[in-house]
Amino acid sequence: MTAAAKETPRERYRAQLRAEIKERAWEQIAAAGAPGLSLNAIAKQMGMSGPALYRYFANRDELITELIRDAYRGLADTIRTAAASGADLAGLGHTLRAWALDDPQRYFLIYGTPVPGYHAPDDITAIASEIMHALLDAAQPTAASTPPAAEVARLESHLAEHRQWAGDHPASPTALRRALHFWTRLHGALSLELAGHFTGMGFDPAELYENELRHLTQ
Amino acid sequence: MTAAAKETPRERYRAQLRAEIKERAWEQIAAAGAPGLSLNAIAKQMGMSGPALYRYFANRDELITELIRDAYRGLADTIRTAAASGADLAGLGHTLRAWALDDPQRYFLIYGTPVPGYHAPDDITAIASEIMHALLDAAQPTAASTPPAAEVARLESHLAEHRQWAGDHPASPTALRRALHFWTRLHGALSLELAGHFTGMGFDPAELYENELRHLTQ
DNA sequence: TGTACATCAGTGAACGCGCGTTCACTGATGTAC
DNA sequence: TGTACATCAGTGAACGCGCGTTCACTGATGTAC
Repeated sequence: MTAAAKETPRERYRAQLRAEIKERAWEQIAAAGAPGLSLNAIAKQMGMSGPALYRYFANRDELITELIRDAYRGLADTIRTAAASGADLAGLGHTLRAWALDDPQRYFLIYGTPVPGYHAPDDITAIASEIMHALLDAAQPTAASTPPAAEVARLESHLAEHRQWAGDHPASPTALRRALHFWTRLHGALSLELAGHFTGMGFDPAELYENELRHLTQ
Repeated sequence: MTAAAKETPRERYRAQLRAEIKERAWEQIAAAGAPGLSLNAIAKQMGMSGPALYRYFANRDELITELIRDAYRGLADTIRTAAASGADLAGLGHTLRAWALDDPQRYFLIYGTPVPGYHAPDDITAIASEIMHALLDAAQPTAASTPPAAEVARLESHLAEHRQWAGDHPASPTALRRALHFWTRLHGALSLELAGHFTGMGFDPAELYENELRHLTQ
């Protein structure tokens, strides 16, 4: 608020236009996927000439990187807000699915087919690990959770030996394993659902997802 | 063999060139992803002019569809061959991972980010269900497998009621559930690994994958 | 075996398009005295 | 309050590029008698 008061009208206008450019970019991505994003098309849709956009973004790559950053930021905030409201792992699972269904192409911009040669800047990978930390918090074993079976213990000891991620996070190997399973399993069910691989099979993807959540939280 | 004897030299040559075009197409996809595939670039790489390719494929879309078909066909054959050699579910899991690692972009062409508006022709979805049937065969419960827990039974009853896929396959609800979990969980771990989301975390993706396989096969 | 014709692969020119991006310029908005 | 200057948004023309695709044509290969 105090920072906003310092904003000049020109800065406000700039920020608004940047936001509108991104808005149109998301619409294009939703309609044709990320590869179909075109600066000229965005400009035309906004009723201005193509070169005008270069006042707001250095080039196409910078715009896409910014969209990826926003997507990560949005997901991280959504997850953390849910966690702060007392959501458990299952709750976070529902939050994740709702966020993905809200804009599938946005989800795929993060977790979809990688573009060969593209490497996200460091601040984006930092947001990604923020998400992981939120999962780790929620994955801390509760009193009710059962101890891991013998076979599962193998992955846990592996994680205990090799983890150099989750930096200073005081997560137990059990929590690490649960967080990883949460991530990979839900992503598996979710991405196949969003890509339409379940259509025509006659079952409810939500049911499959619920089932995985039950497994995850015992 | 007898069919091959009927082939004229011209037909042989045609088939060879079609195959080489696809070969170069796969190289391009490996290098820049499917959106970067260009007929002209393929022609140039083969030392011929762009229009020449239209003797072999009606247009770009037909080539891509053909690649998708070949990818599905290849995976289905690989899975079925492994199953015919006596591989169990865990063996099929290893087969799947090896096939995906062999050419990640080929895997993503099938299971990656969907292109909005694209619908695969019927014969391709038929191959997809061939794969599912192979999984169902391998997912039949053995004597050693434990009965499903109470929570899991919910998905099974749901599948028993609503399944209109797997047509005439005599799979039990338990086998359906196992096959689905096989598919979604392994895809989850695999696609995140291939997309590089585990890099820098310091654990071995193969270990995570093995762990999921152990869960799947009890 | 030789000639006449049909088939087919591949070429080069061309079309129209949309892309990202640069540049010199106009006109409006804000700032300093 | 009024004038002089600086800042900045946006335009239109232009560049070079690569794309998919068509078309008329040449030349080689196969087929029929």
